[in-house]
Amino acid sequence: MPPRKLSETPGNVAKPATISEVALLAGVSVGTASKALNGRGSLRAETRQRVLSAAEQLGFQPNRAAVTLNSGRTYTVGMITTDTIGRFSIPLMMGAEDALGAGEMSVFLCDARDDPIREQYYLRTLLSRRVDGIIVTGRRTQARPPIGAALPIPVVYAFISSADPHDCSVVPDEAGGARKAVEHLLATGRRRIAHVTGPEHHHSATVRATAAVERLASDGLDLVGAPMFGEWSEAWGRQAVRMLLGAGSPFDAVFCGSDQIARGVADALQAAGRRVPDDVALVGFDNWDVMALACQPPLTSVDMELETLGRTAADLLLAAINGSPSPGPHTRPCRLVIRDSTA
Amino acid sequence: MPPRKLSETPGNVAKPATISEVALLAGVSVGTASKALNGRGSLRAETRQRVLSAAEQLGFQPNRAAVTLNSGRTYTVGMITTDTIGRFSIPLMMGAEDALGAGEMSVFLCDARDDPIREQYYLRTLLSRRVDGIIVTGRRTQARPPIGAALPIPVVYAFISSADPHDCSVVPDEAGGARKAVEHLLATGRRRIAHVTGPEHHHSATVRATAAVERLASDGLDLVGAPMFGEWSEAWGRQAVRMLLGAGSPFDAVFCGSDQIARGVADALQAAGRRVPDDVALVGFDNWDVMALACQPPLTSVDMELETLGRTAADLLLAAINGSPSPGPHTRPCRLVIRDSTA
DNA sequence: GAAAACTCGGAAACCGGTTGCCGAATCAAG
DNA sequence: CTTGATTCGGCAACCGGTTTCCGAGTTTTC
Repeated sequence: MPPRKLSETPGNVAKPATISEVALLAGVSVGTASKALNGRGSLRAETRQRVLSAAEQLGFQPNRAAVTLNSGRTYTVGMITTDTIGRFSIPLMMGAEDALGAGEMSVFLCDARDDPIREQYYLRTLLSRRVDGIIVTGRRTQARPPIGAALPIPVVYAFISSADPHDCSVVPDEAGGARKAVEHLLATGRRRIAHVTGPEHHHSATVRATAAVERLASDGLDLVGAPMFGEWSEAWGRQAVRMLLGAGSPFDAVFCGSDQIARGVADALQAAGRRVPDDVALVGFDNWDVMALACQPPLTSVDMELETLGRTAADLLLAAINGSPSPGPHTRPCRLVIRDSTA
Repeated sequence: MPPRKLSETPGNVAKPATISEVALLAGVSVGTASKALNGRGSLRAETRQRVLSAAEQLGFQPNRAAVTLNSGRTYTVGMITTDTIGRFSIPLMMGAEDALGAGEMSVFLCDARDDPIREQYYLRTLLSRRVDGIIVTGRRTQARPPIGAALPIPVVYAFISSADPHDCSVVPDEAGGARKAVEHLLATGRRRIAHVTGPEHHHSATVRATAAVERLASDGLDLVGAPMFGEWSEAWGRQAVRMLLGAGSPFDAVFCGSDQIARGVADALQAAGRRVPDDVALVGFDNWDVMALACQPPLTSVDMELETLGRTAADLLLAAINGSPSPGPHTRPCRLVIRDSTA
């Protein structure tokens, strides 16, 4: 049988080298090889070098399971999205993954899809795998029951928060974001501001609406009508504009609870012959590029800085793993991104 | 010192129980406990039960690192997205994660962000962690260089494909999808079809354009003008419509390379007083709900069934891990989702 | 009643590393 | 040349499981 070139071999090839093979090649004992590779013990420089070359030559990578077994550390964290991975989870996950990767940690991805059974299944799996910590994320900022009690490892909630105030949660300051939006509209001279947002039972919708109302009140102003609760869709944005126009109260700005709603509002305003921003200024929420940039005109929007949020959560988790937990809620500011819809 | 309730204890609590603690509690040896828990060996039913109760009582979960160490299996796979996690990667990942989770496998998430250095870093990490296999995904369907040569574990490429035809790749049949779109337009009586799509250097754009042209040719028809290559944006869709109208050639349908383009086309047509679908029928590509459903009217679109693709990739990977590899490219059909824009 | 067959559970090796401890070899000092 | 200090590297225990092998105790058989 002719020898096969490695690159031709299909399927499984070359079992990874073990440290004993390295030791054998270097002519030392396993223990010595370990010391050489980790810079421990006291070895002659020549010996150390011999081991390192042998490891290099064999492409040695330590078996993490073995390392884990006697260090107790897995250098692994679990990331559970309680609801389906989506637009909000992604930047969070990316931020977290980035910060963790820099700390040489790997990330287990768990998509619980709004299913408590799946959630507990993943939790058990992660504990069995002895992850060093867990990040819990979700689509909503609303507080949720803790994922488990008395867990042996630290847990950080990102975006979503835990109902237990002792748990470490990192959340965006949505109320602050709403205030920034209103202040910006006020600063550009608008006084008759309407608010169109998502369903009233949705935490974000009420928080933002309340903050907007209060901020206006502190300047002695009122919203045009009550906050208009509906759904997080363009269709609702369009419908809301028809209702606003039908009501007859004049308005010179609309603060929307999401960019999708804002886009619907923009389209409906244009269809009704109102110019944005000349007749009506428009502010969205989420700063979702696909919506905010494609909108005509491009949309001023509140950015929750989700990637930063994820990074912060990861940093707090790393700190907790290293023995410096930061229990309790942590709020991070939102950023207002100004574009043509309020220019 | 008063006893602290578990739920009050901050930070690390209750170290996970080991099998020797279970054995101690059950009054058997460690080996016997292992057999009882795994249904191996021959034990009296009463003994087995005693061990199981002890394990239950202690909340015993086997340390996966230890299991890995002597089985060689980690029940873990790595998922590398070569470019940033985005709209295409998510359904892929979800499908894969779903199929793998059902097989009791956990998923390491690696976001290489279009950076070959990061990619190789993740590859080394995954190999060091002795994952059982790797799924490589990306944002583009274009073939890419294999992520590594002669790897000791199976690799499956999903959506993206490997330039090495021996590698296992699972890709959508974009050409078939384009043909379905054209056939649908023909079936609804359209004969003067234009094609607006992404940049010419983009693999998907050319594949879809070519397939559309050929399908028309087989009925003795031509596109209205040449395929219009631009970018994957609404703005380009709008611009393309202005160009089409300016050119003066009549057209009764536009097949678009993406839903975003289609939405731009829809808006521009409406602005120009052309009705969709009465004057011009419209078909998109991707079936991205946010675009396809928010479009006015809702958009007929080609769905690449990414979640199924991910699931298929995971199934093929599992099969390969279990010794039944399926080398080579695997094409999966697209599905045409018909909505009002062609009704 | 003794030998053979069978049940059941324990001892120990092993997976692949890490680390504390100890002894051999080398070297300097007296 | 002897003694003491120092350098270097091997031995073996250990992490937490799994699995093989084997033997003690019980039951069956003649």
